[in-house]
Amino acid sequence: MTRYTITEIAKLCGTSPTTVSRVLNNPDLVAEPLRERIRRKMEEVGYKPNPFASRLGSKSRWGLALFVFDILNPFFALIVRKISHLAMEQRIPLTVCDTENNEEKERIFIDYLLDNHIAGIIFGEGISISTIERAQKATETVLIDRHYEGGLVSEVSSDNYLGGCQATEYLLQLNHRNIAFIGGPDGWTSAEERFRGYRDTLERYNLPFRPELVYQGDLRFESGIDALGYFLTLPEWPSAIFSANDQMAFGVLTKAHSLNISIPNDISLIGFDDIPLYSLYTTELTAVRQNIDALCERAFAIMMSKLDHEAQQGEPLRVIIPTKLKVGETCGKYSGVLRTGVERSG
Amino acid sequence: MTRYTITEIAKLCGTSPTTVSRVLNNPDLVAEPLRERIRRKMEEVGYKPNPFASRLGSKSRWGLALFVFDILNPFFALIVRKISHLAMEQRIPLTVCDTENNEEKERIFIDYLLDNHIAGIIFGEGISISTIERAQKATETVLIDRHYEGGLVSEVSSDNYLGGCQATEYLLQLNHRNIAFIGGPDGWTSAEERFRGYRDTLERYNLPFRPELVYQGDLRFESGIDALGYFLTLPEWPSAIFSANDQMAFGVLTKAHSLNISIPNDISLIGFDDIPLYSLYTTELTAVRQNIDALCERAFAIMMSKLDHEAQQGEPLRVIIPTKLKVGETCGKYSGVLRTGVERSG
DNA sequence: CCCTCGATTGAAAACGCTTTCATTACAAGC
DNA sequence: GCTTGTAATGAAAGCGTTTTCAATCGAGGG
Repeated sequence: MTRYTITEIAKLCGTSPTTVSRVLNNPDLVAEPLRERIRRKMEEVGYKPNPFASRLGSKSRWGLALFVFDILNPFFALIVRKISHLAMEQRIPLTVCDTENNEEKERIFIDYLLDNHIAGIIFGEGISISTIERAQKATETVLIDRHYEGGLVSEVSSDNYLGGCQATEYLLQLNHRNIAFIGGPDGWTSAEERFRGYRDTLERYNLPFRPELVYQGDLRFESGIDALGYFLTLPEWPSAIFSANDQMAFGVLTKAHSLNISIPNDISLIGFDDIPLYSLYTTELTAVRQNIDALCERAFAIMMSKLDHEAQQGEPLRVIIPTKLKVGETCGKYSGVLRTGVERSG
Repeated sequence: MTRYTITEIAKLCGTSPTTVSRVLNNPDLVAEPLRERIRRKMEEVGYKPNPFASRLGSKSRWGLALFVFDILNPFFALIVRKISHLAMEQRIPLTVCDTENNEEKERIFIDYLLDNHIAGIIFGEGISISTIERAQKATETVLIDRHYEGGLVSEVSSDNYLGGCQATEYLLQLNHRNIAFIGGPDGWTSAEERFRGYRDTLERYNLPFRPELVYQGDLRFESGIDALGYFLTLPEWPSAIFSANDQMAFGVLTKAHSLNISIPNDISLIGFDDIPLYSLYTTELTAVRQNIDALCERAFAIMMSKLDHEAQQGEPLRVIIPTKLKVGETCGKYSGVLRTGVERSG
């Protein structure tokens, strides 16, 4: 049960531990025949290096962490899934930190990680700036789908502004003029960008921006339910709703269903993310698609290159991944007839 | 930026590294005044032990892993959340392994973990027996909510059989006699137990078990949709449906909604798990509640005690956590009028 | 007063690897 | 032929802990 050590391998091959170590870390420095002999022997006896000893010797940092604020949110669950597989492919241990939107938990995680020589941290949306700043000082840092103004942190984001434009433009082309928006919490840059796309597009089409058509949600399912509730109190219902994420759109869909409001006949609905899960819903959501895999892959690649040449800091990178509209079944052409609260109750 | 070492602390306190190490690991062996002096100094300079050196010295294993087969499933997401917090409280790194129901991925994860001296692995449902067996030989192992016959592995499960009985009995008390069941995949012991509870309860009430009322699902949302589709093809519709988990129940609910079938007026529905997420749905699901927190806490506690006295193997433990019926809005008293396919199309 | 024993403390040897510094051998350059 | 350079290998010194083995010091027992 005790494992072979580098020294034993060396003895078996009639060489020195140094050389065996080199086969592991700098194979080029060892001449072909010896190298192969050592490799075969390691294979034969099932040698595995002791990771603790390696790290102690090299004094290098180790492992990655991923922060998300809500692992129950499928968007983040998909990120966790993807990043954890990327890490595993590189044999890098990954610590998943689900902060539950709680600064105290963030602190516990980050303290632990920094104490333990973590090599790098990837942050999703919804983590407090103070946590990111602490991390930034002590270790390599990459942000996914969020912008941190003034930070020296590399970022990989979807083109949220473009996505906002795409969604709004699509609805406009379907003749909608009364387009409502369900936004995210303050400080969520990704949702803010989507909102900017929405507003700028209205402006480009010379349509007034009407603040009463904007509902500030928190990106959770219930927000969608509440948002629709709010919109239905307006004297004139919106004919279309653009939700800053799928979860809230899903809430709208559900609530509409229970109120017997037809989507898309009465109200058109467009989401953001295009979580595969939600296309399972009996009505397939129309949504702006984020390329989550690409997002994760780029972020991970940036992290890896940072870890490789730790010395050269270089400029922080900003990578933008384009979004794409996925047409589902929840948007229809605006018929010209607006259902209103008054009309309905009459 | 370089961190203090045990030796420097020793020098500052005029003592030896050995003593400092003892303060960390066996404080009782150090006399009060010295101990406090060392502690204060460590606090003062912000000393943190180097985890790699500790492990190398002690030769102990390190870290835990958690296997789940689908992190998008909220039941497992909740387990991940809970276990990761428990681990963090103990300052134990946790590797989350989302296998996506894929044996190849299981293999990659487990190879990596065993190579890296993982101290223990917690398995959720849906991981192949061969993987569990490999783990069992090499490291401490605990199973959550699943049974492995003949394994020497400790298990913590909900009382799935009891839950199956509770759900069925509840429906029977509401006068339902035509109760359908949506099950899980073969080999999922938790779902099988729920099914046993269902069947035995029918028997106890002297009701015939009718195989055509059982649909084998895969625990995902779509399965619920498909199951309802199937039940509606029966000459006589079931008046109630018991689903082996919430996700499928949710699928039934959704599908029923879109077909304009009222739940609970036309068909009663009961789920299993009681995922908080789903109580957000506009109709609150009636469901058997699993105490996920307790499940995780017990499993984690067992793991910790195994790690503590590694020597004494002892009998593998079997802990059963009771389930409880949570009454929502999706079950009604059976009225005596059965809607049928014929009746409806007529 | 001597001996034994428990309570404290330290010195030094692991732990298994990486890294630094030598050493050897041989080919190329003059 | 002698120097210089380079490729290949090894010896030995860490890396920051834990662990083992001693050593010291009093207190209690006889």
